[in-house]
Amino acid sequence: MRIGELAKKVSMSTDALRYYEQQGLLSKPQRNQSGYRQYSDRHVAQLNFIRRAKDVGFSLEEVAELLKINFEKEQHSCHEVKELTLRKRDLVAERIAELQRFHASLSQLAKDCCGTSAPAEHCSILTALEDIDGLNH
Amino acid sequence: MRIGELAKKVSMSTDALRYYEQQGLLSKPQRNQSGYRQYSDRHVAQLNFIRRAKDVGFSLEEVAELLKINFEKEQHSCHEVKELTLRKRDLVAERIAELQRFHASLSQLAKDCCGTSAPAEHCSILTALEDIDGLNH
DNA sequence: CTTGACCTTAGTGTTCACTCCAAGGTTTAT
DNA sequence: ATAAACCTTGGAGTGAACACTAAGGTCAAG
Repeated sequence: MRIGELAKKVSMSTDALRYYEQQGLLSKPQRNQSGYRQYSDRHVAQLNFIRRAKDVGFSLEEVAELLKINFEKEQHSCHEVKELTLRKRDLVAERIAELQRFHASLSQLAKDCCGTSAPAEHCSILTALEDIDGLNH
Repeated sequence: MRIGELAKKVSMSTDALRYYEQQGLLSKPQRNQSGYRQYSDRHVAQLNFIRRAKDVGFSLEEVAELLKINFEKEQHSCHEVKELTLRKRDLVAERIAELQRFHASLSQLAKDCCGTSAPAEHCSILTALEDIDGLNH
């Protein structure tokens, strides 16, 4: 199948597929005599792997690492794959914690603000951002 | 005071200060006869506002909006400021929810994996990423 | 035989928040 | 007098994940 059909089948853009190939994520397909890429079901499977890995939060670089391991399974251990997964999970957890701090601060700011149509002259949010001790730090 | 001293005082890089000026976040300071920027305490206050707004999760573009409102307080309402804050809070909440889905998926993958030094031939993580029904969707 | 859908490469643009660099001019200390 | 430390501008680079464009080649249908 050609790139357009594959793109439709996996719901990705042709640009994305060529990009994945260029980044070493999607193996290079054969070409027909006029240079068009010819894909097989193997590529569909690869792209599904990529999508699933992305869906659980791995970056393309990390997906590439996973694909490499998957390709040479016998040379890698379960431990290695699990470590990668746990490391990623911890990074995600850190980012969540940071965003939760943002969320709490924003909630507090909003809670203290009257939110009326009165001019913002003494708006508690602006005051908090201006003052040294407006926030909890 | 010159840019280096200001940078030290607010713990930011001189590059960042020039960048903020260029982005319209930090008001343009006076220049001495040789073109050096001359800052005052007003700029220190402005930078503290910027840092606090960043610390609660606002992007530089949003900080610029807040600074503008703060500069022309009488022309804006508390409502407007609160709306901005709430909208940002909701965006942060959405991102948190997404990351929590990542976290849950990664935890599940790791939990199902033996994690031993055995070859990854039948690693449950790789299998889950390969198989159509490996994940919950 | 021509239209339109498809394909090719190479290259640029997008967002964010800076950082780094080059190539000069200025100030301060010794 | 000179070296070190500071300042200036403009522009390029970072990473993620593509999107978009230009300028052309190819293929199937009417």
